[in-house]
Amino acid sequence: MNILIDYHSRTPIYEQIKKEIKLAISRGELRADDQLPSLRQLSAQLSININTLKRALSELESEGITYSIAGKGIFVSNDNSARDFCKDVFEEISNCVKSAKAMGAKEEQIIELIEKIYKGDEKGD
Amino acid sequence: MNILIDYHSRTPIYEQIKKEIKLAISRGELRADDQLPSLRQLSAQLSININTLKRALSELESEGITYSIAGKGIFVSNDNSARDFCKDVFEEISNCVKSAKAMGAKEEQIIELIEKIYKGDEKGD
DNA sequence: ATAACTGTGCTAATTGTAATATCACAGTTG
DNA sequence: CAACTGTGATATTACAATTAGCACAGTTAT
Repeated sequence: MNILIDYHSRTPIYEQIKKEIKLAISRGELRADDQLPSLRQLSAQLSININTLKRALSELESEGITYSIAGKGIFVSNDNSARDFCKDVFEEISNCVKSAKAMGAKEEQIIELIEKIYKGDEKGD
Repeated sequence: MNILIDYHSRTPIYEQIKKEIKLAISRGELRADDQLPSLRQLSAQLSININTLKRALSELESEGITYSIAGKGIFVSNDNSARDFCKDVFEEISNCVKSAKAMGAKEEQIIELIEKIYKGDEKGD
């Protein structure tokens, strides 16, 4: 579990955690039924309060991405292969591109930007 | 001035206002030295406190997008033709696309999304 | 000069939410 | 039983967004 948190970011920590875990699953670092580090363990490791972690994991659970068993731990759901993690991101991209269009951005500019990201070894955050 | 505010949005009202004004300038609805409606007028029209509006306009001013004259009003700067309004949006798109890439999205999917937005008559927000 | 506008500056109160700090409880495992 | 797990509730702190209200100064027309 390699979770990077920007403590000075505008986006809440629990949102960052949710995203990082989704990314880990997408990358295959976390697979079905894999057990996550315990909340207290993560809390110590990341210096984040257990309540904040709990919130993130609870929301992931209500999204069906993880499941938890009291006394045992938190695990990755096994129906994530069919899951579309990109849905939200695509929605966000869509909104941004619409704004860019309204601001006069040319389609080629945006395409070029995307090609650069996919061709280049640009670090993903 | 056709400003749409989502009062239940997570993004602050003053941010939405800034964006709407930038859009209006981009679209050519607001041109150099055009006078904006007065703060009190906007406040009444949008049911938004004058302080919130003031914050938005002050930030736009420090970005050089507008200028204000005490007693007269707030006006659109005249160096906006050379301005790159898309900069922030491009930054945002870049981050989103990087996330999408990390989540396994294919380049073609994103390109296709963009083409659809530019070809279609999709409404921009 | 006065009235009616304009933007500006300030303080205060309210609200919502993120984050932390504790504590207690219940299930699991050795 | 001991040591771990997640869960739940409460209280508190901190910060940011928003609103309210007031006072002040510049502009403009009458």
